[in-house]
Amino acid sequence: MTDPAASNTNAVTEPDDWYGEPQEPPFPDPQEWGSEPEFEPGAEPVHDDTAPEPAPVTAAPLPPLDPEDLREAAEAALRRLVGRDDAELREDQWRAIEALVTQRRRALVVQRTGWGKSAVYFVATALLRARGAGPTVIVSPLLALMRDQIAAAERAGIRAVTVNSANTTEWSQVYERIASGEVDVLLCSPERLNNPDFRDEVLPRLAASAGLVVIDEAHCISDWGHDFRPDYRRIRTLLADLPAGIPVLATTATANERVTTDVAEQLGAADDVLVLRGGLDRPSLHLAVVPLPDVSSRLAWLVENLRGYTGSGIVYCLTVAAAEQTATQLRAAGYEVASYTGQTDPAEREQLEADLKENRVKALVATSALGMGFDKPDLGFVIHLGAPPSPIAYYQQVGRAGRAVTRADVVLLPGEEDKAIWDYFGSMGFPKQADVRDALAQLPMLGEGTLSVAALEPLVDLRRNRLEMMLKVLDVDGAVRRVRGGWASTGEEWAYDADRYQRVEEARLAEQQAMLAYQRTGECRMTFLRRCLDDPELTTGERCGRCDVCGGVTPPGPPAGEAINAAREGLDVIGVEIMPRRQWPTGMKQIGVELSGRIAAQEQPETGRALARLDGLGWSLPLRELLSGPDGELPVSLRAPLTRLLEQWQPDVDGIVAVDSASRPQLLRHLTSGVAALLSVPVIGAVRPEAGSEPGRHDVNSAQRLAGVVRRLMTVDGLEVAGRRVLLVDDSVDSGWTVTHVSRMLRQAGADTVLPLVLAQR
DNA sequence: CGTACCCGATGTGTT
Repeated sequence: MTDPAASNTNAVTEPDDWYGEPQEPPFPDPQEWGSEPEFEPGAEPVHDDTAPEPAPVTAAPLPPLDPEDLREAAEAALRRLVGRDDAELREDQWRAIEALVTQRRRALVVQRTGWGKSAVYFVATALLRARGAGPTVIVSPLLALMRDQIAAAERAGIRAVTVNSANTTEWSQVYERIASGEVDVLLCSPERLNNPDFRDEVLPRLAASAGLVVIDEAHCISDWGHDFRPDYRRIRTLLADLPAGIPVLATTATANERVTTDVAEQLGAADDVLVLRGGLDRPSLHLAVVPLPDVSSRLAWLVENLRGYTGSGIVYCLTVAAAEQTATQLRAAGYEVASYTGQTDPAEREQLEADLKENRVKALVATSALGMGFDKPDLGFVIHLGAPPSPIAYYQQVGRAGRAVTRADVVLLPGEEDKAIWDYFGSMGFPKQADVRDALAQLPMLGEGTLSVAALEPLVDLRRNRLEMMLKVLDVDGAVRRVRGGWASTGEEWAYDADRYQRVEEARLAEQQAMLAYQRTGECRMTFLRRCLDDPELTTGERCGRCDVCGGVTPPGPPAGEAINAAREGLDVIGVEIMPRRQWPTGMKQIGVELSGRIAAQEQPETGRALARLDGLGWSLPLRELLSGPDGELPVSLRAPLTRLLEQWQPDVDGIVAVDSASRPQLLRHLTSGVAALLSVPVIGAVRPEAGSEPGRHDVNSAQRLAGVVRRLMTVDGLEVAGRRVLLVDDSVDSGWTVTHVSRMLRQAGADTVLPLVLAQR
């Protein structure tokens, strides 16, 4: 038996090396592997290159194996895979492969990135395929990961394919190749498992013949499976329906007990899952926490200190707006940085990742969008402006640093608004029982028709994304079913799983508390994190000797007052353009409003202005306070920026119309008269909601919002707007339908132009 | 105030 320590030193530790350009084709055709003597213990090697492709088989027993011979074969496969003669399997890699290939077991491998998790399933695939097993099915969370895996497999001579939304034109060809047995690996998303065609026509055959099923990045089951991507909970059914004896491997880099429990639940047979976990210490990481009083101080700190950190790194923010504004500020201070969020288009994301890898930028300022699949071995630092909601999320992000360098700095600058943001995200989680009942009532029964999401949307009080999420949750629960052309109800009684929701919620809150405790801890920070992650190699009383608590690093303290002022000025950006809506929502007729198609140009407002967005770093904070507090006059602090906005903008108007507010009449009156004075134009009047009408909801979709607006604001009668250029004043815009609808009425009443002005854009 | 995949409806531009 090889000494594990020795095998570790020999083992290649970074993915780039695993799949680095091979000198010669490292992976022969699987037929060839199958003919290697190791696979036929005691028998003469049968070498027959002309043998036909092994047809996919059901989970029939494969020929028996001698463990020693199998190990030889595995090592050989690894060497071909990595293209190096000296590569050796780590002990745990071998244990996992053996468990999969000979014992046909279910295994969970929790090991850091670069450890060689994919080598486990590629080598296992090679061995299984060589013995006539069907293809390996890999469930992967990201299209980008699938692309990378296919490229890696290709370099290694493994025939990997995918079926996803990015390659629709290739599907039929891919299906044919699977059927003819010439595919070694099929990659797909968990959502694909429920695509009607795939589920009904491809999956059953595939499941029956699969040689191995892999759940890559299995922590997604826990991270996303409960709400965001409920299809992750479908893996359980997939696995339960597999014929006995098909091995299953789940892999991830970060998992604590909660995650392993969730994964084990999906894997089934919880007792029998082989769990192989590596330690989490990363001797290069120097952890520190720097508490600072406000956004300006944190930005100033970053501006002052970023250049002091070696190499290139990542600055994580909690929101898209924060990432964008931080990047803007850093650029203004002379740094080469760019923002990277879920809103960044995929091609640009790819480019930015390359820029960071090549150190062409000092940092990417990112949301959690920069994560899985990104690997830069020499990432020099990770700085957080705002803490992620759990130690596991934090460790995942900081763990991207210092993989192949001796030192990397990790600094957390917590924000006072962090918890509010965590809670907001948390609150998005589960559908409300009443919303679910409403949606179910609208759906036709299975077999009696379908309703597309677009058609259902106007009929229910949910935004598009929430509606889609809810339908997917219900689908996994069995209450609705995705069919070709949309959705239908199964008629099955749907039970609100309050227990599960509560368990998840409690775990979420507990992890929030742990993240707050990390910030105050007097314990070694690495030890604290490792304990939160249930690190098997952690010994009691361990101290890393590198973090700020251990005294191994002293992070820079509060920035100079001048720098803080500069940052504050940088954040003092006012004026957001409000672009007019061009088109009415679809489906308005179904809810009794005769508006459809394009909005006539002569009824649209001009491009308007908001003082600021509500989700940013600068003015959004006082605006948020204003709009969530009691009614009152416009605070003094907001009058100066409003004055400046009007000076900059100089709207060409000769009268003001206010949208009267039921909830903030005083604010609206004060704001309107103030603006009138500043512009020296008269107040024409106000558009009033009908007496007794409900205030508008903010949590429903576009169609519902417009319907609500139309029902409430019935008339502009009595307003002398004919031939006038009107400034339309409201406290905030969200969907934009109020402004759009009132503008239409004003224009129909003869107004020449309508320019919206609001305090906040939500 | 974030994270993704997928698919159908509608819009835009090209053949």
